[in-house]
Amino acid sequence: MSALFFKKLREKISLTTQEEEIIRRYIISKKIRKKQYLLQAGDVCKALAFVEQGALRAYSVDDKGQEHIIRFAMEGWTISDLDSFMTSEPSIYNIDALEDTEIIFIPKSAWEEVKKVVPQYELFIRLELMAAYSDMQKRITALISLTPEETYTYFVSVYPCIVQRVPQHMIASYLGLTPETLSRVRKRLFTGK
Amino acid sequence: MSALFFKKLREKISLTTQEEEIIRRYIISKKIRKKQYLLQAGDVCKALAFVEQGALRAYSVDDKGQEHIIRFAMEGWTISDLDSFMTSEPSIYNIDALEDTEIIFIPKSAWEEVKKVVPQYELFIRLELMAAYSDMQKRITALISLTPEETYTYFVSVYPCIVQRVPQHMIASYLGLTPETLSRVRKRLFTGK
DNA sequence: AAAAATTGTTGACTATCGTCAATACTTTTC
DNA sequence: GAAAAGTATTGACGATAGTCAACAATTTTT
Repeated sequence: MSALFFKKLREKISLTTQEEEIIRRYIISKKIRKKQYLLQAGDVCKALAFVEQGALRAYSVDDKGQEHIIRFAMEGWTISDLDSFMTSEPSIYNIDALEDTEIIFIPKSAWEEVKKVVPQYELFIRLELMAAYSDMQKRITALISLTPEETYTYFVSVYPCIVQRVPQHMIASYLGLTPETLSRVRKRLFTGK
Repeated sequence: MSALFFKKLREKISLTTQEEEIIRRYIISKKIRKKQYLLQAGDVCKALAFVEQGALRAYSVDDKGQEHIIRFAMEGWTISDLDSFMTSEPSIYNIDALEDTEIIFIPKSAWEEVKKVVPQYELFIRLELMAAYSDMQKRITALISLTPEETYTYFVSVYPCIVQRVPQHMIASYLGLTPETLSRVRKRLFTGK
């Protein structure tokens, strides 16, 4: 149910069995079927969703109705719209499931309670955020400085698991390329130019 | 000296005068002349630098010696390489001053001491991180979904202060464009295509 | 099992961005 | 104050990514 979440918690902060039990009380688990929304543009994001099992994507839709994938999230990752989460303004992003998925979260409304008992929870979130921030910075570096070939090669080397589980045109979207261009990039990479 | 830093602190968390005094003891202030490095590729990043006055940029250098600007930081912003900061591995980024600059920081080694007295300091960092994360997510959205015209227009609307203080070719680098292309983009925007 | 939707590839063509080079102008440095 | 460095613009040209369209293969739906 929430084994992976606690594994990750224990990796980053030390927890007594008692503290763990208390956290367990506040946890909410949710199953999301493939193609169902976890968050829709217009909703307010009220939690940081930890992926216990499955895969999700966050994306925006532009004027022309085109989808642009901002982020994937697989087992052990966290996904949400922090902007909406912080401001309680409606989100401009959609999050939906790419596979049948199970997520875990502690509702924002329970954070204060949890932190009262486990002050380290704040540290945990900060550490997760720092790691996510670093990853995103690397992605920006790739986007502004690499060729499509290099960007894709980098992506494959860092996220081989995603390449295997997600349709190619979604990876193209994530990399800021058209599906056709990514198809040609791959051809060039595999046939050796 | 550190007025802006405390103003920002007080905006996000409540502080007694006593707590403020204690934090003041751990603060280090540093002046960096224009063109001087705050961090060089190869160094380990040991602090989150808060910009009290001035302007900095973080950038990477690719195989061809080309610079790519990852991030600007003006008054009230924080800049660092979180990857290196967390792992204590040598950084791959450079940070240098675009103007004579004054920064404030609490060395990583003093964090535990500070948090002992002001537990809220952890919350402060988390809030700053969330905001920075949101901004970066918007930037990625722009990079993968907008045309150069739109990306630049967005940049000008969000960071008018940067446009006025930073050379145009650096903004081009930040947006993933060549200086020539940005020059033409601007021409098209102002002369109406 | 058939129909529909999704996915990935390829070709022809076009629009756009990067490269190289020349120039003008401004700011910094000595 | 002269020389050097840094900055922005423009033109010509070539490379490359996007667009539109057709098609095959696979998966999902009914």
